[in-house]
Amino acid sequence: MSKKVRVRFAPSPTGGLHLGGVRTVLYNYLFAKQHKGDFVLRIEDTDQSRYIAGAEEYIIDCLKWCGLNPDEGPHVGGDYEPYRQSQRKDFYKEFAEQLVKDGHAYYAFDTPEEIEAMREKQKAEGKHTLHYDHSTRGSMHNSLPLSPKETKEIIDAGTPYVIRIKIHPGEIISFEDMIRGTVEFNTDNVDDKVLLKADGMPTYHLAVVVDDYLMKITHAFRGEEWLPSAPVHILLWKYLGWINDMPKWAHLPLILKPDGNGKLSKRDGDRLGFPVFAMNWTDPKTGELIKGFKELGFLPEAFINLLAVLGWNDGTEQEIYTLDELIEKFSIERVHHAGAKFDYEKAKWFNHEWIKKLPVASWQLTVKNNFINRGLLIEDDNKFNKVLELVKDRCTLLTDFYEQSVFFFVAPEKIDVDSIKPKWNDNKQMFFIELVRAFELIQQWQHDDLENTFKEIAAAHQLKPGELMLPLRIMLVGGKFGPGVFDIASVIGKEETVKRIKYTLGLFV
RNA sequence: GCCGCGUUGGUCAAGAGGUUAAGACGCCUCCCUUUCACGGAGGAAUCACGGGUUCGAGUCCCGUACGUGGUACCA
Repeated sequence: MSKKVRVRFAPSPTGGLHLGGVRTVLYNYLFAKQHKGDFVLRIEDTDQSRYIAGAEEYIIDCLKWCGLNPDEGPHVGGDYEPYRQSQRKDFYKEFAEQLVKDGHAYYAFDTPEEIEAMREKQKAEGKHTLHYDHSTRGSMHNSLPLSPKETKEIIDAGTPYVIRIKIHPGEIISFEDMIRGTVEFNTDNVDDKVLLKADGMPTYHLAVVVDDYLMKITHAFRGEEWLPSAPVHILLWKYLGWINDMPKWAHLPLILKPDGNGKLSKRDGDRLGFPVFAMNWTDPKTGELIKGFKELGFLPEAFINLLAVLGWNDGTEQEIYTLDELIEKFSIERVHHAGAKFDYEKAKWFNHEWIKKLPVASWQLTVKNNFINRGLLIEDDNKFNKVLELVKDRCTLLTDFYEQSVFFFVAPEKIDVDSIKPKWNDNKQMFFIELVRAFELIQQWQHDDLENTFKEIAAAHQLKPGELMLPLRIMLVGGKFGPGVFDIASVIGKEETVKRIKYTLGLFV
């Protein structure tokens, strides 16, 4: 009987939830759900200097919007509380002390200045590694050469200290990554990482191991930027005596900038005009607002979909997936090894596909609120839905609906008369005057009747409907866009149609 | 610098020794459409380089180049 699958997303609440972060959540979530396991949210807030108010709530809101809700977490509780590392301080200290006792870690009393001096010295000697490691720890200020009694005296005297892991050189640490296969590291290149900071808080390295163990995590998926510190974590699992319970690892490829090179950052979004965060994030310190996919008009279904296939595919030609399909088909082994450049054009294509795929009712409210925010109140839901249905083919973002359909509710402010003037003549003028008269008499204000009336009068004036259609369109919508003219006329109604034609006609005299 | 990871069209990518090297986005052309889209049909465009192994290599091995990540009392 294998253990129940348990995965975790462990963000540091420092503000904003990045695309890559959401993808990590998604892969965790898909894997957990596929295996009928648990998805836990753990807040890695061990760096007090980076505390950002509201960041934790923001992350939870983002997950909620995406529909990737954790089974356990600080907001919902669970069997392994607490889920904030700042509240689990005592656990870490206990295990760090244990490691010291077992000879796998030691106290270090060096000040930052002393460490900096050591690095400078190494640099001056032309050494390549600027590490606190087996080659340098002998000359540093730590408990290694001291007796337990001496050490205790220093600590009791109030000397600030950290606890460092003691890495033995010359060992090969290897492990199986679910995506990359066997990965090897030589401990010659790994330094004596700090496990417990001077303020008593653990570093990520200690905390992640302790919590993954205590929370019975079976599979740990994280960004590729963690790969180099994997040997430290593995050693910790070993030294703590838990190696048989170590989760299986998977290091996810990074999401890169679309142009140039490097990891995608929030700055790139500003620079290139696309969102990087899931939802709007306002930095409480600077007041700076970073735009989110949600507010820019993305559907969560599309956001999830595009993230899922950025670095993963099921080997078929399918590209559009519902969350349930993803849960069924996702496989961590098929995740690409290389980083992927983010392509905003394709992201928008996904959104467009989802707008067309989903029933209007599922996003109608979002668009409605969007209209309200722009000062357009919607009273007639029936008409509103009809309009959305009519224009959805030409909207890639939810925010596009406004421009594509305001004219259904308010007469256009500007009429593009320049597009009709050059070919305007008295005959056309006469045609429209008569059209207005005929429209006013129509009993059944319906698409087909309007079109027939239009064509009959055109024929009577020996005009081709084609040369009349564009002027009519411009009179109704203001420009050269929008759905079929008679669809528009039938929705806005007789009174409004007649009014708009008359208005434009008035511009010619 | 050192260590790790990676490298198929502009982008996302399929491909697990023998294929005309899929597909999608974007771009271009045409059709449909009496606007713009949607839809449909085409098109241009790719295995980083050099050595091996093999009858045969995008696929396996080794180098090189390039990219990327790490190298903190940040995660």
